[in-house]
Amino acid sequence: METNDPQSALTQLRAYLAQQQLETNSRLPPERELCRRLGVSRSALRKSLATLEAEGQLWRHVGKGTFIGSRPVEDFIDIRRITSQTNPVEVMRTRQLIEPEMARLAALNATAQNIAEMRRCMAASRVAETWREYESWDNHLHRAIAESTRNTLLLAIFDTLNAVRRAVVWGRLRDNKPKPDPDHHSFAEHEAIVAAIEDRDLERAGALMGRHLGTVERNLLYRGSAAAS
Amino acid sequence: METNDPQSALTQLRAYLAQQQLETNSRLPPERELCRRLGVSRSALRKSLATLEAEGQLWRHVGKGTFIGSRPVEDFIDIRRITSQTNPVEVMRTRQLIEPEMARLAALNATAQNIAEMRRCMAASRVAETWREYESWDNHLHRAIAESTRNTLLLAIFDTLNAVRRAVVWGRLRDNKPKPDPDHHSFAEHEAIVAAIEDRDLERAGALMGRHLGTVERNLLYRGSAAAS
DNA sequence: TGTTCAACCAATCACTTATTGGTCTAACCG
DNA sequence: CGGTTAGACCAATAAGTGATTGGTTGAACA
Repeated sequence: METNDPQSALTQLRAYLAQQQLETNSRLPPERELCRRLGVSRSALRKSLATLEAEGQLWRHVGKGTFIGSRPVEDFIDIRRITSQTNPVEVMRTRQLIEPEMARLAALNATAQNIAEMRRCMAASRVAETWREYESWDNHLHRAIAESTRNTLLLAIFDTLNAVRRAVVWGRLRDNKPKPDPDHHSFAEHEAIVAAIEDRDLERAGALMGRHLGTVERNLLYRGSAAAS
Repeated sequence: METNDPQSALTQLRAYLAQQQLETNSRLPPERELCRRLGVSRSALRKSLATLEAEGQLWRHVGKGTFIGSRPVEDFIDIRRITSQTNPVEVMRTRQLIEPEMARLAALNATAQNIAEMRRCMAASRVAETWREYESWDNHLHRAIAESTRNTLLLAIFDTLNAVRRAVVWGRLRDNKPKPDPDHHSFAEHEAIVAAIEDRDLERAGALMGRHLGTVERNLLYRGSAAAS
C-alpha cells in the first residue's frame, strides 16, 4: 500500500523507537496496535521486531508483550525441573560436598540456642513412632545445623538441596520395620556431630558429617532401604 | 456441652486421625467442618491442632488448609528473596566453599570439549572491549567449569549462586577504566586453573580456584571495584 | 477465669475474561 | 510461482471475581 519496500517497516520502527525515547524495560504497544500506528502489516512489523530482537535491543514474550532492553534473568528456580534431571547418586555426592563444610561453619558460629535446638531434634527422633516422624526430626536437625552457619545464602542453598533430595528419594520404600531401630546408625552419628559442634572442633565436625553421609549413602544406594540421614 | 475436659478435643482429634489412616500430604477437612464433626468448639480444635503441629505431625497454611506430614519446601526458589537477605561477604564465602570443590570435580570429569570451551571463553575475555562483555565471558568460563563436573544438581546450585551473586553485586561501580587491564589478575589465574583441570590435577585445580576467589574477594570487598569473576 | 461463638481479616484457590506474542492458512498481488 | 497480507486460531500471561481457609479479635457466657 504505502510502500512495498521490505525495509520500510524496519526503518519506520527504528524511527518510532528513536522518537519515543523509551527507557529500558519499558513496554512497547501491542503488535496489533503498533502495526496500525506505523501503517505496516503485522507480518512486516514482526520481521522488523525479530531483527531488533536479534540485535539485542528488545525482547518479547507471549502474553506479556515486547520490551526495550535485554531479557531479565529468571527470578525463580524450579525445583521440579532440577529433580527431573538429577538422580540419587548426584544428590549424595553434592551433600558430601556441601554439608561437611557446613558442619565446620556451624562449629564456628552455632549459638547455645542452636545447639539446644539440635539436641531437641535428636531427642525427638529417638522416640519417633514412625519413619515419617523420624525423618521430620532428622530434617529439622540438619536444618538447625545449616542455620547455625549464620549464612543465609548457604542456608538457601541447603534448602534447595534438601528439597531436591526429598523429591528424588520420594517413594523409596523403607524396609519392613515400622520405625527406626533403637541402634540405627544415625543416632550415634548425630550425637557425635553435635558434640563436635558444641566443642567448636571444626575439623572433627566436618569429618564426622562426611562419614555420616557416607554411611547414609551406602544404605541408600546399596541396600536400598533406610535412606534417612 | 459433651464434655468440659480440655484434653477431650485433643483426644478426639488423635482418634479421628488414627481412624482415617490419612496418608502424608493428604488434607484434613476445614476447621469449621472438622469441629462440627468432632463435636468440639473451633477454639478447642485449634488448640489441639496447634499441639499436633508443634509435634510435627501436621502443618497448616492460610487459604490452603491443614495437611498431614511436614511442611513441604517451596517448589520455587525466589532469587530476589535470597538476594534481599544476603550480602557480598556471604556470597564470596559461599563461592569459596563451593567452587574449589567444583574445580576438583571438573578436573576429574571434564571432556576435551569442555576444556576447549573454557579456552574459548578465556580468549574472548582477553579481547573484551567493555567490562560488561568481560563479565559475560567470565560467567561463561565459570559455568563451563561447573558443567564439567557432570553433576546437574551441582550445576543448578551453581546457577542459583550465580544469579544471587549478579543481583547482589548489581550496581557496584567499576573503577574509571572502561575495560579490564591486559594484566588483570584474573587472566593468569584463569589460565592456571584450566591448565590444572586439563592436567587432571584435582588438588591443584581446587587450590588455584580457592586462591583466585580470594583475590576476587579482596578486590571486591576492600577495594570496592573490579569485582569480576 | 477461661471457653465459646460469631464476625472479620488476609492469604489462597478455582474460575473467568481479556490481552499478547506466535503460528498457520487462504486470498491476493506482481 | 514467490512473496505479502489479512484473518483466524493457539498458548501463555495478566487481571479480576467469588469462594474457601487458617488466623485473629472481641463480646457473651458459664
